[in-house]
Amino acid sequence: MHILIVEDEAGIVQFLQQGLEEEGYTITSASDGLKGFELSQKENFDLILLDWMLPKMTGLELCKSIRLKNTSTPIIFLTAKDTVQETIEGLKAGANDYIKKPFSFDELVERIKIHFRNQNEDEILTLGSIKIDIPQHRVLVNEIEVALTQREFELLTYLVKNKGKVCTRTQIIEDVWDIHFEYDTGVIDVFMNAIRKKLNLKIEQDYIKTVRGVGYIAND
Amino acid sequence: MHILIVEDEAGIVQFLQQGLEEEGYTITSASDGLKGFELSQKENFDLILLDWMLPKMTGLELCKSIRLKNTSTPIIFLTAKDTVQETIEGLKAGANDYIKKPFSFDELVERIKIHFRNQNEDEILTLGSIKIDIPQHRVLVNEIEVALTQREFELLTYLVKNKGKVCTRTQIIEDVWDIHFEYDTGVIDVFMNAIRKKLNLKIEQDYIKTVRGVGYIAND
DNA sequence: GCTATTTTTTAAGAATTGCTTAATATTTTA
DNA sequence: TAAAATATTAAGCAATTCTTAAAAAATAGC
Repeated sequence: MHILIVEDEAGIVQFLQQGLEEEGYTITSASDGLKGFELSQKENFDLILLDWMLPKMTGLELCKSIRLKNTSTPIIFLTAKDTVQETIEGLKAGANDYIKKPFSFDELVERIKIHFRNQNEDEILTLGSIKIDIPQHRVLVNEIEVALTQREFELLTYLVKNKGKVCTRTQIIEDVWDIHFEYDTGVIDVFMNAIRKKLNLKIEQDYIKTVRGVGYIAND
Repeated sequence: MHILIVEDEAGIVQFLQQGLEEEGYTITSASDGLKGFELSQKENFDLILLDWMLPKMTGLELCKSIRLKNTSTPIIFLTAKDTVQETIEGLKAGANDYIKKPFSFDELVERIKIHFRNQNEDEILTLGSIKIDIPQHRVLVNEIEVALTQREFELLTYLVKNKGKVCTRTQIIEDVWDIHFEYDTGVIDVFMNAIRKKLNLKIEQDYIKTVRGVGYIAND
C-alpha cells in the first residue's frame, strides 16, 4: 500500500513516514502543493495525506484538483485548521476524513486502515466458471488450474474487479501497467489474446468482450 | 438512501431524524442494541449511525455483530465516549467513522455524504423506452439490447444528453466528430439513419425528430 | 556472475469491423 | 412543380483488433 504525504514541515513528515513505514506502508512525500499534485498524477497512490497550509498551492486546492481527475483515492486532511467550518470545507472539497492536529498517531493509523479494509476482502473473484483466488494467486476454470503469468493475472483481475463496466485502454494502461502518459502500443491486445487462449474463451460469445474503439468488458 | 439510527435518548433521535429527513434521507430508528441488530439483519440499510452506550447490547458489540455478517454498510459512531482509546476501539470494531458528542450537525451530514459519494457513478440515461447504460456501454430498447457501433453510440448519447434542445449539424460535427472546420458531408444523415433503424424508430412520431434546416432533437 | 528460462514487449501481417463517400430515392417547402 | 434538404443504400477504404513471431528484459538456476 502506497501513501502520499503532502506536508511542508520536515519534522512531521519524518515522524509520519517512520511510523507508517513501521506499519508496513510505502511512503512518498512532497513538501509543497504543486509537487504533491504532480506526484499524484504521475503515480497511483492508495491513499493521500494532506496538510492544509502548504507553499505554492493550499491543501484545499490540491484536494479539489486531485478530485477533478480521480474520485476514488481516499484523501485524509491532517491539519491545524480545527474549526467546524474548515472541517466542512475540507470534506466538501472531496476529502474522506479530516483529522485535527495535534492528533494521535494510533488513531491516524486506524483511520487509514478503514480505507483499506474492504480491499482484500474479495479474495476470491469469479467470472462465470472462472475463479480467481487472489491470496493464492491462482486461476481456475471449471476447477482446473490455469497457469497465468503476473501481467496476465493482473489484467484479468482488473477486468473482473470492474465486472460489468467497460475498461478503456487508457484506464488499463494507467491502472494495470501504471503508465501515466500517452502510450501507443499493442501490449494490451497481446495479453488479452494470451488470456483468452489460456482460459479458452471464444471472442464472440464469451466472458470478456471487446468494445471496439473503447476497450474491454467482463461479464458473466 | 435509508439510514438506521440506534440511540436510546429520544431527544437525540428526534433531532437527528428531523434533520436528516430534511436532507432527503429515509430514517429508521431503534432504541436499544438488540432491536438495532434485528433491524439491521431484516432490512438493507445504506448507512448505520450508532451510539455507544445502549441498553441490552452496547454499540461496540452491535458494531462487531453487524460486521460478522456484513462488511460493506458504513457504520458511524456518534457518542460521548471521547478518549483516543475508545475511538480506536470503535474503529477497530469495524466502524467507518467516529464522531464525538457534542457534534456539529452540518459536519455529521458531510461525513455521511462521504459514504454516498461514489454511488451515483453509474450514469444511465433514458429517452422514452430507450436506456443508455454508459459504464456498460449498452443500449436497451424495452429491455432488449441493441448493438450500436462506437459512433452510433456517441451520437445517440449526445442527443440524449441534450434532450429537449435542438442539436445543430454544426454542433454535432464539432462535438461528436471533433471536426472544427466547415465540413460539408452526409455522415450525420447516414448515422441517424442507422440509429433509427436499429432502435426501430419511425421518423415522424418518434423520440428523435429532424428539425429541417437545423439539425435534430431528442425528446421522450 | 554467467547462463538458461520465463516473461514482457515490440513489431508486422491478417482479419475484421465500421466509417465515409457517393449515388439514388424520397420528402418537404416555396 | 421545381428546388432544397434529408433519407437510404451499397461499396471502397481506413482504422482497430487479432494473431504470431521474434527481440528485449527480467528472473531463476547453477
